[in-house]
Amino acid sequence: MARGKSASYDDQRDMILARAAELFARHGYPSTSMNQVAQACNLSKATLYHYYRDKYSLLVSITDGHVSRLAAMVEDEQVLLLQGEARLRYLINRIVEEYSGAQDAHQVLTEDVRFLEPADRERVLDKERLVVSSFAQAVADMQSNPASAHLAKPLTMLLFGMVNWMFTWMKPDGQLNHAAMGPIVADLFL
Amino acid sequence: MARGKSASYDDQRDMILARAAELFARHGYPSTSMNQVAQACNLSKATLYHYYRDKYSLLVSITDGHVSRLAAMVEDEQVLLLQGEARLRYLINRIVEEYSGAQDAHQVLTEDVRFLEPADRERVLDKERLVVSSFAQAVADMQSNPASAHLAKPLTMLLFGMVNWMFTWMKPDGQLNHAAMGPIVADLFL
DNA sequence: CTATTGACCGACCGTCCGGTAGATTATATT
DNA sequence: AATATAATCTACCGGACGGTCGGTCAATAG
Repeated sequence: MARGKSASYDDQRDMILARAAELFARHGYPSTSMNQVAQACNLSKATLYHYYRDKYSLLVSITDGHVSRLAAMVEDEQVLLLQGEARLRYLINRIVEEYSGAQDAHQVLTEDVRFLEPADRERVLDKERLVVSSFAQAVADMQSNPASAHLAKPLTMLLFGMVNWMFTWMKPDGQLNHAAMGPIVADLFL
Repeated sequence: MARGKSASYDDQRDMILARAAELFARHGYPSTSMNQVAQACNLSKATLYHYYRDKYSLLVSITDGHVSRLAAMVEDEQVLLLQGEARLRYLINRIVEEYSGAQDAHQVLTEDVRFLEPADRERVLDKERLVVSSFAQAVADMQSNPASAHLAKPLTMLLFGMVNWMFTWMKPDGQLNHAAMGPIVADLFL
């Protein structure tokens, strides 16, 4: 005796999330207004609130969604099959590829995670730590000299520095695309 | 027949700038209120406005001051005397050292520069480009193989990625201090 | 055919923000 | 000592923000 959710309901939510991520990335979460998000979606603010409870839930969905995709990536079966240098190179290529398709979400993750409430923030950071430790393990396996084993973690963080910083300076339309950067990063690091 | 500025005037301004940088770094420029800044300085908001015209001028002073110190560093006479690897190593050590003493200002520079008005932003970014090109020159001088000369710029950006990302993960009280990281970064890069 | 609910909207509310007005006290210079 | 001005404060303002209210319209299940 009633009406079900529209078939386009999930599409609308995805569309809103993508527009919100773009605005959050450009202006930052706190200084993006819900009026701006609604306008970017060609919806009234009240309708926007029909799809998402509040502004905060947009931030949670963007960050958690992105970091979950990264976590799923490092636990991919293909990664587990590889060893040594091949594994590290594969991981680097995969994460660079993942970033290139989600630059907005990635910037929101790195810059706006501090606006999450503690419980949400810890959940997101735990998934992030899972990703980092997966890389750190691959780096540690490369250290032939046991004397430099304690350097695995800092070196991994330097690696993440190179990769995370890429979206800062790479133009999407530049001659240097993300796919080409993966091997360059790997060559420098190894 | 009147009264000049207090001797502590400049000290007060410096103190306010340091507290503001700390708050901007922690919460972001837009979501730091002038009430918070005033409270952190143990001043009333009106007194805060006695020392700085408006909130925006705090952002300009923090970013411009920091990037100007970096620009002065790369133009230091000592840098110009060195050549090749020694020069690059010296530059890396100097910039890591500079960052470690101005972590708040550095984070504000990288994350809140987008809130500067175009004219101010360009002036700041021009100084930043001066620093980057100084590093890029040192990197290019290291490329013995002319076939890989075109890699100098991307490699320089990867180097900045490692260094700029450091303040994200290094604890000020950790066993790994900034001074120790300079050579590690240089060793990895060379 | 009708009851129910999803999709959508304009107008509005309470709160907090950046910034100011106006007054008071302290002090350097004549 | 007189006085101009620095230094400081409390109280306040207009406006933007996140979010809600009350309601319209049409799709659909019974």
